[in-house]
Amino acid sequence: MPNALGEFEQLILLALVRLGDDAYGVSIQAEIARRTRRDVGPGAVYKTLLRLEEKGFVSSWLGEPTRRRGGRRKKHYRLEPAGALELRRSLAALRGMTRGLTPTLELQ
Amino acid sequence: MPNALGEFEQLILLALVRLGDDAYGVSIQAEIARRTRRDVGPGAVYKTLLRLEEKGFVSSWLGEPTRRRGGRRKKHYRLEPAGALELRRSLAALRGMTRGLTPTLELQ
DNA sequence: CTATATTCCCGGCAATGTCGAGAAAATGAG
DNA sequence: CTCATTTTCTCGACATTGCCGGGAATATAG
Repeated sequence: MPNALGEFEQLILLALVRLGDDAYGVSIQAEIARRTRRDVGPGAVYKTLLRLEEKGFVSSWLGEPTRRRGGRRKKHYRLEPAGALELRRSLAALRGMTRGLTPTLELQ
Repeated sequence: MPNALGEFEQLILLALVRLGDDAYGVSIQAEIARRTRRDVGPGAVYKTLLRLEEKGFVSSWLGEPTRRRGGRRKKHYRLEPAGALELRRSLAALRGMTRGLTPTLELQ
């Protein structure tokens, strides 16, 4: 009975929307940290991406090596239609609960 | 290291804001079910309220018996300042992640 | 080849989410 | 008063999600 998306899962999926083709572990972690002022460990990000992928909400592919100093190849992530649907549902639910509240609370 | 509010916890706290003095187990459950179209069991609601109370985000008091047919006395819940703060933080984070996205995704 | 930088994987525990069975009041009927 | 019925709440148990820390993999520079 997997009913709804968790909060961190929401953030991850939103990061995918924002980052488009540039979405990979590190950039996702940075985007969330920057925009939510919450420090996120890499492990949390990868683990969550893995679970989202198992559910078919997200897909991934390996990028080519870049010219930067070091590093393993990037694993890029993309939001799948099923994931987009879940995300919309989840946000709609929150919107329903915040609609009409004071500006500080309402998700405007 | 309790970092953030879970998703269901958010919904509960928002229900408290909406319902004011009328907030008790059953009305909270109904409000969430109605506004999010997600069916929620009573157990989930009470359990979450209990945990929120332990963290000091919520307080409760027993109501007087009413004139309705049957029923145990209602346990009313109120959002405490600490809870309001957490809720605002949590929603601000989401707002930061959705800002500027398409209307379907943005929490407007 | 070695050093270093960048990225990713994963085990394991903590916190949250959910369900189901059932106990506790409260009132009305007989 | 006693019993049946209604409404509300409690609690145990387990599934899912969240998170950290340690470390492995892979790339380039020197």
